[in-house]
This record gives sequence, C-alpha cells and structure tokens, in this order.
Amino acid sequence: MLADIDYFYAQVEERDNPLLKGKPVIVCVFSGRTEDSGVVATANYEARKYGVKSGMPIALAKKKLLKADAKFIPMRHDYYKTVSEKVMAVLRDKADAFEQVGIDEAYLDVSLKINGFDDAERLAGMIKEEVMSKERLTLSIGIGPNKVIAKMASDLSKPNGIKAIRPEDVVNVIHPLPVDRLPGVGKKTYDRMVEAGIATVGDLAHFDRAKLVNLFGISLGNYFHNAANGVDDDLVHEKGEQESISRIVTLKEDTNELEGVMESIRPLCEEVADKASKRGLLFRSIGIIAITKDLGIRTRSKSLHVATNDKVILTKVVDELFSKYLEESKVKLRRAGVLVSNFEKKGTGQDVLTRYF
DNA sequence: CTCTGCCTTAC
DNA sequence: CCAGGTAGGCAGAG
Repeated sequence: MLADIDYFYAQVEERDNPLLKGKPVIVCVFSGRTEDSGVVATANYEARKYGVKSGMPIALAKKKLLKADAKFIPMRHDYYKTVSEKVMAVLRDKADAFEQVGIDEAYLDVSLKINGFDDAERLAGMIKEEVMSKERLTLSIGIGPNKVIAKMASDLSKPNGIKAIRPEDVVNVIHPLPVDRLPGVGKKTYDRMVEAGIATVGDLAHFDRAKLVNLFGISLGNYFHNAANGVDDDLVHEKGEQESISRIVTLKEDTNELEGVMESIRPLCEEVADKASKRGLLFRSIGIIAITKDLGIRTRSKSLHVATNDKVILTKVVDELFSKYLEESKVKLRRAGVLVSNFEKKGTGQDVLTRYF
C-alpha cells in the first residue's frame, strides 16, 4: 500500500479552523523579501479548481483567486511534523514493513497480514477510519502488487479514496495513462520521452530496453522499462540515517558581495553545526548552495581530511567557498545555503590522539 | 575508487 | 510574479 495524507498542510489548517471549510486554502512559504514573495506549499481542492498548485508563486496564486474568498496561511512546519508523526505511528503499526516518504506519505507492506486484494481493501478502510477518529484527517490509499503500482493506484484514488490494482489488471490500468504519471518521470524526462515517440505508459512498456538505457542510463533505463510493464522489486524498507543536513535562505536583496552573503549565512552555519552535534554526527564534507537571481543553481563543496562538527571550522570553510565562488561568477545571488554531508558517528571515527595506541 | 559539480524528481 | 530540505544518479577528473 501507499498511504498519502490528502493535501496535507492545508487539510491540517482546515481541521484546526472550521471557518476555512469550503473556502480555497493556500498554505504559503513567505520568503520575507516582499509582501507576497514566496511559493505555495499546498493548496486544498477548492483552490486547485482555480489552477493553484504547489510550487506556484504566491503572487500568481493571489491573482488567480482575486474573486474568491481565499485564505492564505503561513506554513507551520514544526506543527505539521508533529501531526505527521502521530499519523505515521498509526500506519507503521499496521504494516510488516514500513517506509515513510516525505512528511505525508508512506509505503506499507501488508502482504503477510492480508489474504488477497479484497482483504487489503478492507484493511485500507480500517486504516482510514483509525486515522480519521484519532487525527481527523483523510488519506488516500493505493494498493498494488508492488510499490510503483501502489503509488499509481493512490494517485488514481485521490482525494479520500481507496484503489486496488490487481496483478491481472495492472497493464490495462496503467498503459493508457500519459507517461508522466509514472513515478520518476518529471517534466524534463517527459519532454525527452515525447521526443522519442513515447506518450503513454504503454508506449514506454513497448520501447526497446537497450535504447532506454542509452537514453536514461543503466539504472533509470531499466527502472522505466520494468515499471511500465508493472514490474518493480523494490522492497519496502525503513529509511536509514539521514545523509546530509542543509539550510538555505533568501537574501534581503540580490548581491554579489561576500560580506552581504556571509551575514545571512553565518546563522545557518550555526544551525547546521548544532543540528549535527545534537545527532552526534561529525561531517567530512562542506558545501555551499548558490541560487542566482535567474534561479540557476550552483554548488561548491570541499571534503575535509578529518570529520568535525565545529561551527568555527564550518563557517570558515563556507566563507572560503563563497569567496572563491563570488570571484568567478558574475550573476548576483538571490538565495544562499550551506550543506554538510559524509557523516561519521561521533566516537566511532578516528581519534587523532588515541588512534595509534 | 573518491571527489566534485550538476541534473532530476518528489514531497 | 519564485521556498526549503533531502535523496540519488551520472559524468569527468584524479
């Protein structure tokens, strides 16, 4: 199963404020640069009727909703996180294997506790009821013989639905769909596929596997071929440790000056170092993220010889990386960020003083 | 094989 | 008109 909380952030806001019911609700990330700068995180279905979508500039969403009584609400990420944890606890409890994906989705392997797809549909209904009674939230649940099919089934069931795709129906259900409904096919890949004459999932299924590998690489090429044929042997497994920690901000104004950037960046170095320390992690790679005024993304990074979590070292390396970057680049920066990765668990890595004893 | 930089997806 | 955080793959250079 793939269980997905419907229009999550906006649904939580509706739940907590009945006055919002029936109105377009848009949960926004305001960047603080101007009154309306920022993007839409989630919109409820009322707002979607007007063409409002996740990732859209808030200013554009407001334009589309000029004549509607729409509510624009600032995102409360920490709160949604705690709500998510409660829902996930219910879901995890129902599965033999569990894999959370993002804040509002999870795969549940329930093969061992059900007997056939009818039974799985009953279980999905019980899960939805339990989440409704405990958290007052609706879910959509897709059921299939593997993860890709379960995911596609959940998309077809939204909102507040249950849909099972049985093995014997897989091909008939997915082959007519446009190829970008296959998970992993985004805008860029879709354009390339259309260029190659692939418009539907069925087209993709019948496309030569070797050619797909040529076009998209060995890993993606084989994934596309198998998935389009309803085949996916990816296991449902609990995610491992986090592999990177990053923070990024929008600058007050576009700039090309080191001090202007570092002013905004230094607090982020602190936060990142603190977060690593809190988790008992030492990082060996330090990176910067630069987003130019035309929204292009540049990154620079550097690996250290010895892992650290020292914010002074972090800040100094970040300063050097930005200094070097700003010398090379001409375009002004709109946003800037810090990333650390290549973690070692504190205490298990090499200890310079004691290692040789 | 490692490091680096970039691309792409997705929530 | 434009956030923020994380993952994973690929390619080129060393």
